Amino acid sequence: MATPQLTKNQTMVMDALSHSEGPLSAYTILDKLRDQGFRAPLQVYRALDKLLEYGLVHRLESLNAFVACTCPHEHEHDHGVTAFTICEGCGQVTEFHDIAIEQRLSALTRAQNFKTEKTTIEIRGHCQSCA
Amino acid sequence: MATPQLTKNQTMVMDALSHSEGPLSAYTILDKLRDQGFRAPLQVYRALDKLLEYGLVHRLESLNAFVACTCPHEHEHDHGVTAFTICEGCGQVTEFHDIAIEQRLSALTRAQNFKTEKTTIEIRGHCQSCA
DNA sequence: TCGCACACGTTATAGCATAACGCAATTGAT
DNA sequence: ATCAATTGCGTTATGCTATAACGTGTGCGA
Repeated sequence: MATPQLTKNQTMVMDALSHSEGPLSAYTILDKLRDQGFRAPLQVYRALDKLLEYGLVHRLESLNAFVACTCPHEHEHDHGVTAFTICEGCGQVTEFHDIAIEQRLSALTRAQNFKTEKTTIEIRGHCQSCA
Repeated sequence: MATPQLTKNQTMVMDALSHSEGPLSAYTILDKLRDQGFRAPLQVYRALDKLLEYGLVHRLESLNAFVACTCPHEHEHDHGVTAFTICEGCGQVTEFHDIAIEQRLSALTRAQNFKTEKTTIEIRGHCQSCA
């Protein structure tokens, strides 16, 4: 899917995530954007929904939080499964992709005739610095 | 970890999950157990915390819900990563384990010197019947 | 110009999870 | 036996996450 021009709200949410060191919850984003006119959670959630749809943002299910995608171009072609390591110490999130895992999961789901729509892989632990 | 004798509350929560067709949210469990004396969310969450610790229950991060483990004995030795397929149609959840994925993830995290504590793999989609 | 799609704004509400307090039962070392 | 520590329990209150429902405005093609 081609990424359309972002609206004003979408741009502000995207910028907040891009400039953040780590993942942000929707309400944290809201707080960051209050100065710029945001008043209600839905303004954030609606923007996030679109950014997720465009593949510019990922949702971290185990944190109820969101991060900017580190390689949005690759997603224009919607390649593959995205996985994350999440450090419990410093909060750092690293996105990665692995074709072997993707193929293995694909084989396993095909074996049970399961039609995959979205795959979540999140690894919680401690990064090198925080070990 | 050896599983200790469950307390009364833990047993009731475990039974609710075991007898359920699919995953249950904490508040759904609470509602099911009101007749048996449950009054507050914490009663459920505290029981769930222990059941998770004992490996008798899994948390589905993408649903904010819980399921009984389908193979609790294997977990007594704390083998491996648990993965799930989750059908958006009928709600059916299938737990599975795959050593190849586990090894691949292990290699990838070791490469970034990341110390894994918990791995979440959840595949949303449609099962054979609901495709 | 009419109708439609879409983004937006607001209020209210629903759903998920934990903080903080105190009490009761158990255990186990002295 | 007794005291201290641990663990589970019950309750109230609160906080965080997410969506429902309604209406407004704008752009654009039939």
